[in-house]
Amino acid sequence: MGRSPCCEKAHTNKGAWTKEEDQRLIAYIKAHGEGCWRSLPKAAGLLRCGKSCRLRWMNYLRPDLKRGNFTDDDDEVIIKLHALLGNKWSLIAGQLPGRTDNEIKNYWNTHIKRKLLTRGIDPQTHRPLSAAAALTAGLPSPARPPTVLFARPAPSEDGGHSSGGGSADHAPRCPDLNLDLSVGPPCSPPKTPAAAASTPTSQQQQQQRTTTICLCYHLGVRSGEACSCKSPSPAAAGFRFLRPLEEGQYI
DNA sequence: AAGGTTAGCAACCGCGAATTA
DNA sequence: TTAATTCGCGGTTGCTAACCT
Repeated sequence: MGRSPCCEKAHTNKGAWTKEEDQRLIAYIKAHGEGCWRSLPKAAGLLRCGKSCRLRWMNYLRPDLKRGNFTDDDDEVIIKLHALLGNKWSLIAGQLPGRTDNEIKNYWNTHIKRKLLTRGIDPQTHRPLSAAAALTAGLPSPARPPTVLFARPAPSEDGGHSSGGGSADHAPRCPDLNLDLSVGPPCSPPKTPAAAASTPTSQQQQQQRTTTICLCYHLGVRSGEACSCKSPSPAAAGFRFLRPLEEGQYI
């Protein structure tokens, strides 16, 4: 099936947004709310394509965005989530209120990658760099043998993204790792259509009521992605259930 | 001071997923 | 059921300010 272009490229502006364009977009969304990005530019009097408007709003104009530097705690959360999820920037951003996926992606590429490399850790696999790799990267060998922080199967090892990686039959590479990444109170329950459509059985409801949720399910990870859960039902056996955080508890 | 290089960030592009008709 | 449409994501590019020589 073909794809129509997202917009009439001949009649759209490109490049940096002007203040006037920003104001128009903000005013329109304040008046009408988000959504229907395709028709928004015309309705708002903008010579931009809908994708561009959405991106500008999501990454720059949203009032709830937190501008400014990342803290060391933010860094560690990002590293942990990246170890678990890989390059799922939108999922990672979902755990950092006020941060956008684009911002985190940029921050990862410009800061955290380097930070991990200086620790002697491969930013993609979260495993120690070999001495040779460290040398070719132009980095000094670590003073002490690097510790594996958050190991995820390397793509070359499992043939790509996750098919069962992290399941019970894979012994943990770092047994001391306590990755409690449960989603805290600020986040709402799963809202993906698939999740919403899967009406839980009474047994499932009871299981969810009692104590446990699957982080990956909660984050909206579909089966076959980062989550090792193979079952179509989030409450079915095989999920890694994590205890929800206490009130006020934070990752 | 001028030119070159690097780092950081905003924005674009292409694709797949989800939704709609 | 299927094709068309829209949305959202991740990778990449390009601009610019800061830094270096």
